[in-house]
Amino acid sequence: MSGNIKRAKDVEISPIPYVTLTDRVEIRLIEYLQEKNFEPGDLIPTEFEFADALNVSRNVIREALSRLKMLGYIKARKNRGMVTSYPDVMKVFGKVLDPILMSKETQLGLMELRISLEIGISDLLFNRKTPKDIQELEEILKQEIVGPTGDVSKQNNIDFHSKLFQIARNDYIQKFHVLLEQIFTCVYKLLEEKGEILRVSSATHKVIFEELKSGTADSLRKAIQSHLQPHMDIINRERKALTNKEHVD
Amino acid sequence: MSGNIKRAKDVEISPIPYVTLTDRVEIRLIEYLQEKNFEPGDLIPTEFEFADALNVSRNVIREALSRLKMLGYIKARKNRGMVTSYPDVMKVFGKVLDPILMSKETQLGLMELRISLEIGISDLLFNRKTPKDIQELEEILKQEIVGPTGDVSKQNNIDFHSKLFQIARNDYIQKFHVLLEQIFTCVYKLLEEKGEILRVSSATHKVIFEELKSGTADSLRKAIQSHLQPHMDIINRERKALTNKEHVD
DNA sequence: GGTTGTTTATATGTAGGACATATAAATATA
DNA sequence: TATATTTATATGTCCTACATATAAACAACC
Repeated sequence: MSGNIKRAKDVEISPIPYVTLTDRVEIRLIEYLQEKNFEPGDLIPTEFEFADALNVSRNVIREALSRLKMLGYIKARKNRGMVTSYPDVMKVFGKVLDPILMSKETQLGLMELRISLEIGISDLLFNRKTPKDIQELEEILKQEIVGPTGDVSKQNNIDFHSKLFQIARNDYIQKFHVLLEQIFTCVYKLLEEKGEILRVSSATHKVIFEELKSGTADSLRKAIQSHLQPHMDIINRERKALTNKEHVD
Repeated sequence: MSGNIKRAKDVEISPIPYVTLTDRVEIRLIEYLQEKNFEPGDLIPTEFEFADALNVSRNVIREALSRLKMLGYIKARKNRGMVTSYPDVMKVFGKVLDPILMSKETQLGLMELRISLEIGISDLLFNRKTPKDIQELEEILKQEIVGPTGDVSKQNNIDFHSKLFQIARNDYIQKFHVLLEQIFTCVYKLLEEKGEILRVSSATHKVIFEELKSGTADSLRKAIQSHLQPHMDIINRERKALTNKEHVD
């Protein structure tokens, strides 16, 4: 045998990524949009003009434009030309934040992000709450069916936390939460199937509600943080399990 | 004149969006990937097979697949077929989080998100910091050139906060910060050109550093929150200005 | 036996042609 | 002034063709 002789097979060198013409045209088109300082609604050249200017086939142009359409940078109006547009950032986030089609590692990383975000918005919540918010949150609380260990249903949970995020009065934060919430639902479904039982924090929804209503921004934050701690524990455990698994491989 | 008679022109009804075949095929392909429970690296049918199965032209299939390639759900290996893949979520985020190509409203909303996130990770920072982190952060602090009002350069700012986010030990939070940071840079560049001067908080980088080093998770959070308050003030002011402008229009 | 060279089928990447059709603009009509 | 007709336009969709990198199968060689 070759023993300790280093064979060609052993060379660890990452392959040169094959960059298609479409990839390059996509980049070039984004640059073009940036350079031209378009306002939303401005007409851009036609497919034929782009194809001509870049000296590529209309197919390639269309594939690149199709990508930009998906990102929302342009909108095509059938038979009338294309116009620039501000993309719907959260819509694109939604396309790629599919819990089923992401790695476990990504799921856990994003769950941690969501928890951090919820802790971080406590100041916003406190500053922007209205009497109507308090009233609506109390209504949601009344709908809750609390089990013997203080647990509530998935729907109760989603309702409560969604309302919390809504009080922050920031569409981006709110929509981001909806997307990240899906990941929780997906991951916890799997854990439940394995017989996992989530520890319930003593900082219940009711405690959070009371702090939001008549506590301080600080006490609210502590309540939220404490409420989410069991989730954080599970994420930390799962992350550790993942890392160990990697080392075994 | 027609006076107060309601004319057809005045009817406010949003047009029915034209959905292309490519749009529908894209949705169908994502469903397909979800249904089939593919592992990353699994071979999927060829373009011809998809075109045949869905009874559409290869062009349409290719445009839809091109979008999925951009999202990272599939990878095409030239002449060898396509395989499934876990998308690089943050790479896609980067494509759509271009500060130049987003509305002012989106910029402000995302800036607020970033601030909330930075406040929210203080627990992570405190729990995950290492002596090496403290040392490196101190090194960054030493590089800072502090002006008479306590202001530091953009680069000093980026270095410090990037290191902070790095201590959270979460790639997704960290990369997200890099993307959102760009928006700050872009917005502040515009404000500066208008002669705007940012109020500097008494909670300087040094204060944050000291709290991280020898304070508590709570005192650290307060320092970060206080440090970011001037930014929050500006965002609130700009948001209000935007809303007023809308009402005028 | 293991390496090297040859052949072949395969699937993506790219080009180019064709046509349907919705729309806007121009024109004509009532 | 409102409606009807015509025309040029640009996107959406389909089709054909071919270059070429790769894998697999096979042959040749030391």
